[in-house]
Amino acid sequence: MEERLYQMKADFLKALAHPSRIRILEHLRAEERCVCRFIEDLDLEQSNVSQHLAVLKKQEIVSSRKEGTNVIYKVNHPEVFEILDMINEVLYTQVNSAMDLLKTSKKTEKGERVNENKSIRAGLRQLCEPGSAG
Amino acid sequence: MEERLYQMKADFLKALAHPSRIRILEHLRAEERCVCRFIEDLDLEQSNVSQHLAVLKKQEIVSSRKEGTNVIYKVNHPEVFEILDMINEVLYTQVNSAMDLLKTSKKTEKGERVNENKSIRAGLRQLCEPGSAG
DNA sequence: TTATTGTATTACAATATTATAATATTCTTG
DNA sequence: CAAGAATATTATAATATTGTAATACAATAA
Repeated sequence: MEERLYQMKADFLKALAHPSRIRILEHLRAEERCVCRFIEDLDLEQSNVSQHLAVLKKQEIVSSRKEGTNVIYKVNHPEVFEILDMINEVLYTQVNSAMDLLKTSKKTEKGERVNENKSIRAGLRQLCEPGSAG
Repeated sequence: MEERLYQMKADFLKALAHPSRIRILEHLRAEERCVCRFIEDLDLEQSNVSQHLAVLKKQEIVSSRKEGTNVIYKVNHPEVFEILDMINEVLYTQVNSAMDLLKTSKKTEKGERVNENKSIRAGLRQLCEPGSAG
C-alpha cells in the first residue's frame, strides 16, 4: 500500500543523483539563474542542460519563469541544499576515516593513494563551506 | 578538477535511490538486522536483497558482521536517516500544495485525483513520525 | 566428510538513463 | 511576416540498473 511512497522517494533521489544536476543545483544555491549560465559555466551541451533541468523540474525540485527569450530557474525547496550538505558531511567522514586507516597501517608504500584522498578531502571541505549543514 | 566530488555525491545518492533500498534502510532505523529479516519482512528474493545490500555497502552506507551463518547489517551514518526525513518533508510540502491547488480550483470534477493525493499525504505523515527531521 | 542453511555472486534479458545530434518551439527584433 | 537567439523536445545509440534464475561460498550440524 505504501509502496508508492518509497517509489516517490526513490524518484526524488534519482533526480538528484547525477553529477551535472548536482552542479546545477549548487549553482542555484546563491540565486536563481538563466539556462544560458549553466551552459556557459558548467560547459555542457545546451540540450543536455535542458534535459537535466527537465528531470529536476519533473520532481518539482526547481521551477522556471521566462524573461524574454531567457528562462530563469530557481530551487523550490531549500531542504535540497541541506540534503546535499548532509551528503558532504558523510563523504567527508568516510574519506577521513579511510585516511586514518591508511595512515596508521602503511606509511610510505601507499603514499600515492593517500595523497589522492587528501585532495578529495580538501575538495570536500571546500564544498562544505558555502552552506555547511554541520 | 572537482568533478570527481560531484561524481561521488551522485554515486552516493544513486545508492539511496531505489524503493527497496530505502525500505531496507528504514528497517535499519531502529536497530541492526539480519539479512533473513529483510527477505521475510520486505518480501523480496534472497539474491535481490543481497544485491541491494551490496550496493549500499559499496557506498559504505551500511556495514555487516557475521553471526554464525547469518549476516547482520547496520547503517554507518545516522545522517542517512536525516536525508530520508528531509525528503519526506519536501514530498509532504509538495503534495500539500498540490492539494491546495486542486481544492481551490476545482471541487468535484477532479475528486478522484484529490483523494489519491490525500492517501499519499496520510502515508507521508505516517512515515514522518518515526524520526521526523522537522 | 556430507548435508543443510544462510548469503553472496554470476549470467542474462528487460528496462532505464545518458549524451549527442537533429529538429521544433518561443520570444524578440526588424 | 521573416530572421535570429534561447530553450525545449525528439530520436538514437551507448551504457547502466534491475529482477530472476542459477550457481558458488561459508558456517554449522550430523
